[in-house]
Amino acid sequence: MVQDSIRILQAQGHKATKPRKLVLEVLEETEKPLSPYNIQEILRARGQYLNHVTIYRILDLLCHLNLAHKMLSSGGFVKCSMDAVEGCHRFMVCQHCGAIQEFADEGLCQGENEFARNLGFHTEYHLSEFSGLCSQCYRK
Amino acid sequence: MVQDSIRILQAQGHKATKPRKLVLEVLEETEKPLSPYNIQEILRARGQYLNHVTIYRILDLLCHLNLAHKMLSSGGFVKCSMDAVEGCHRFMVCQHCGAIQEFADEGLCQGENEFARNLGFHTEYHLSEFSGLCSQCYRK
DNA sequence: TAGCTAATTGCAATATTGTTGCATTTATCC
DNA sequence: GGATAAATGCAACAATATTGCAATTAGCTA
Repeated sequence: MVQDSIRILQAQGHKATKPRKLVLEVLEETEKPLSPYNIQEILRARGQYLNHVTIYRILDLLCHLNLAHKMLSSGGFVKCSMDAVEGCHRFMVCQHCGAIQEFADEGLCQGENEFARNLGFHTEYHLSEFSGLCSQCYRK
Repeated sequence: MVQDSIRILQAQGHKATKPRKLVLEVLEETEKPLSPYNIQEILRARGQYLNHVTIYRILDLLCHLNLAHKMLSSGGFVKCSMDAVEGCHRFMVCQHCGAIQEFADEGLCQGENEFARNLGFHTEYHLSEFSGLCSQCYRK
């Protein structure tokens, strides 16, 4: 919910501005990775205007607060689901419909971190992206 | 080895040109993610000149042939090590020295793919990046 | 080894994406 | 409602990426 994000925003001393609400709404509704200019266009189509600089700054903030996430493969932004394992982000991206799905699994994370540790690597955070077909697109 | 990559290149019907050798050499020597313009600069410092368009195209080709890989976090390119598990790339990036290390583990891949499958996702390929400290930098 | 040809590169122009400093506006506190 | 710090918009610019076309080159053949 946009309201949840706004509340977190305010709890950290940030203002609940109209541009921030607009960006959060777009991210929430779309559920696909969006570039800053994508977001600008979507809003423009709705008769809303935000300067691209503003959008960049809002996305920076949201990522900092872990309310949004920058996808590695596409560079687009998505709204975070709230249940991620600390220091680990895992996404599935459907090549067909473009939908993304975030998921978290403590076991997978531990397995991977342990593997790295055995190679002498001290893991700070960890990103993982699957590309393929979601259940709906696979059936077709 | 650059020679190995060149051989693969030719086996697929591509020419072993001077620009391609130069880019491969830089990637091999540097062992850190490099942007196209990074590569251009390094070459320039050696008195070699390549147009940036050429470098973009060479990197495209190398990635297609799985001889190079575009890092997710930085967008920079690295030379692939040859032992990656099919459809799965896994890297460790040291936050301190910037070095990257590719590694492969059949077991990890299977675990992750199975996890995705249980969620109804049909995985085509899979990318994973660890960020942290390599063994040498961690000791300090 | 020279000549041929398709592949590759360089160039110029342009498009897209991202950043900075500063004036103006706005959310929040009183 | 007014004060004030935060946030936004604007303009200018920097960096990164793409396209079409002319010039060059690697690798083949004679």
